[in-house]
Amino acid sequence: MTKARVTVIDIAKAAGVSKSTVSLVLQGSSLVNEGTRAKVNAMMRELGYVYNRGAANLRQASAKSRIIGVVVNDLTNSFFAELAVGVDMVVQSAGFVQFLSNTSESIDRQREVVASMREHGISGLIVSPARATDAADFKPLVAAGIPVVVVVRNLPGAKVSSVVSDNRAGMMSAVKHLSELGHKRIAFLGGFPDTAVFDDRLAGYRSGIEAAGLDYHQELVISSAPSRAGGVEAIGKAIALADRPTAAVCFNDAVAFGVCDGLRARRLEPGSDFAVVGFDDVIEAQAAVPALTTVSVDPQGIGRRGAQLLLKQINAGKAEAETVITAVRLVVRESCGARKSIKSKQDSE
Amino acid sequence: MTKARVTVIDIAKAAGVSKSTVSLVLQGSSLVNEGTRAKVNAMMRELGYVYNRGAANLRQASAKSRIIGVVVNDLTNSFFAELAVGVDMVVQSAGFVQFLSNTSESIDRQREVVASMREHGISGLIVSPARATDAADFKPLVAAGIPVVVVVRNLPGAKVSSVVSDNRAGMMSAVKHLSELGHKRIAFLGGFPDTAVFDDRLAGYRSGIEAAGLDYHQELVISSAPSRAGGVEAIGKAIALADRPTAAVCFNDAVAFGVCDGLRARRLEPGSDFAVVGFDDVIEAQAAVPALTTVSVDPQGIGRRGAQLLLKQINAGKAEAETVITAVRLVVRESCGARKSIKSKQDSE
DNA sequence: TGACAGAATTGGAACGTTCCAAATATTTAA
DNA sequence: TTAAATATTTGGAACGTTCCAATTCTGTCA
Repeated sequence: MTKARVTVIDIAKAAGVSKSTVSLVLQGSSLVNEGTRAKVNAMMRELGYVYNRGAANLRQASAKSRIIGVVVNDLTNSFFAELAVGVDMVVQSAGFVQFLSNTSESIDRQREVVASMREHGISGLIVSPARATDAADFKPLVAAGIPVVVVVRNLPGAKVSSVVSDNRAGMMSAVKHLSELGHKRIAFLGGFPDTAVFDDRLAGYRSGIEAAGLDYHQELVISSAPSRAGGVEAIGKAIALADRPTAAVCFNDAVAFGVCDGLRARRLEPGSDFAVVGFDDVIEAQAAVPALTTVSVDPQGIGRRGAQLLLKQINAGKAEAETVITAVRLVVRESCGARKSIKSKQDSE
Repeated sequence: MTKARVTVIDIAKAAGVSKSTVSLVLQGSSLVNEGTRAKVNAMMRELGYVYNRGAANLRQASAKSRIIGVVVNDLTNSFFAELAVGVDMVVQSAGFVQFLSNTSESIDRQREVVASMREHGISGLIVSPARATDAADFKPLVAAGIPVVVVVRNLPGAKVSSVVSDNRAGMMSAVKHLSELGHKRIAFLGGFPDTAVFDDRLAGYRSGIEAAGLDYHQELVISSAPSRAGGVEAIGKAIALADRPTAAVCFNDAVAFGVCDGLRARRLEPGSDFAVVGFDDVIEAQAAVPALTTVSVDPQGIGRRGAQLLLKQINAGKAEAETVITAVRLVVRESCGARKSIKSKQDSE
């Protein structure tokens, strides 16, 4: 009920020492005598003292705020939720706290939350940028000495560190797998061409096609929104082609699910009549029918790596822009037709 | 590159006014002349001024920090991710920022993050408490005048506000539905008996049984971990009963999935051979085979309601403990046997 | 012109910490 | 017993804001 909050001075008075000593105790300094330390700690507990980080940060450099900002573009997508969890794990165990915000792909929102985080004195920022984010948007941050790590989507041109998955290699292995199953006409479906991730995945597709000794056909690349609806749309166009494909690698799992929907609507069964491969390995991929063959990227791992990189830079004081590419791995399930639709028990947790 | 940060004093100097005036501009006071305001704003932009909330909070009450803490027990569960998004929506548009942390059901972790948030001067806290959280844990917070809203799981005994879904009504409607399909022996599977949510759902089950004119049998209530594995275990025990049930309502969707697994392992097909109903309507419920009949609770809605309630209390200055119960609705899909396993197109987004 | 009201501005004094230089206790060595 | 060395403690002076009381400007009115 007592309105006034307990400060370091109250503790000092109660313990019969000076505020400086209390401060020393707070920081775990070895200078202070064991007896006094105990007395002070006891008083803090008794009076219900709460450390005021705001006041402390006022004196110290902002790098000591121990707040790290996390900005994701779509938290409802379990991919990004996992990512946030990965970040939280390492950040928390390093004694930092996480400021998390969701931009829902809005650049304005993103600008707002980043500004707000800055006002709160974050020590570093991890961001999965909203679509069409300007590379220059993070300039002021790094100029102010606040390390920034971009994850999932990279920002070509921005001089910041990034952690992205190996989109090229992933797509290549997907194409390789399909070609080994005997497919000759393999489409690339979905995704918006104006993103760096799209470019990488398409490049991987191309390399895969070439590595398999197939020809690259422009008309087999059909872009669309990177969503379920986009997948439906893309497969529609693919089926309408004169020389229709027999298999497709998709921009991501959402597109792949849409492709399956679209196939069924045309009485084609994904897996047996047409091979489908996704990308990301979202949680639903395994439970879907048919279970989705997809390229597994470990979002939690990306989160952890990103956080580690950021902490390293915070501790180092200065931030070398560094790029980490995390490995991916093809998970073969049913939608590619490699396994007949057997209820795979071993795949569940 | 300039290390020193720009303060309100620098702006004042540059604009030829006093720091007080700059402060007034910052707060949008009507006292300041239009011309000076423009001049000051121009200078702020030019020098790249960043407001230092830490310093401001030092002077003002902690209620003005505009930080609200969000603590969830499992962010990898899309239910809670959605919840966080709901909170973020209203919190953000009210000009607050969200401190989000994940406890992974660890009470120690929860204590840590709450303490840390307090040190950072949060204006309020929204928490989905870890299992077995002590109701007294939030005492200090409310004593310090920091409003707390508990969501999803309520904390009987704690004098804090809460937003929970209507567990009783949801379970009742699930039981009613099964009894209308002709089931006489309906089991209640999964969940830990030491939680308030369990009590509510069980009470709803009981009421439903009685309302349907059936007898309540103790042995049909089988608790287990509220997970997929727990579901497998529970259905095993249920099947082993002398007079085995023909249907089950499950503590949550994870348990329901486990029940389906367990049924299949015994060559029983969920939906046709045994009716299964879940609770929560997680994102996977709709895509599963068979699609899960379940009680839909809107986590994002809970998040929004919780945030609104919290903001109301923050603005009011004083916090009346208040309880909000959000409506739920039975979503009939395939696992209850009401619809034969038709590929339901209309159910997808 | 002087007095007065209202509008606009302004110096401090907080807020709760950390950090520095300096002071005081306690040991050790001679 | 005293000087030197070491261990502990301690007053301020910051940090960047807000807020209060006081001041300086504008007009306006008699």
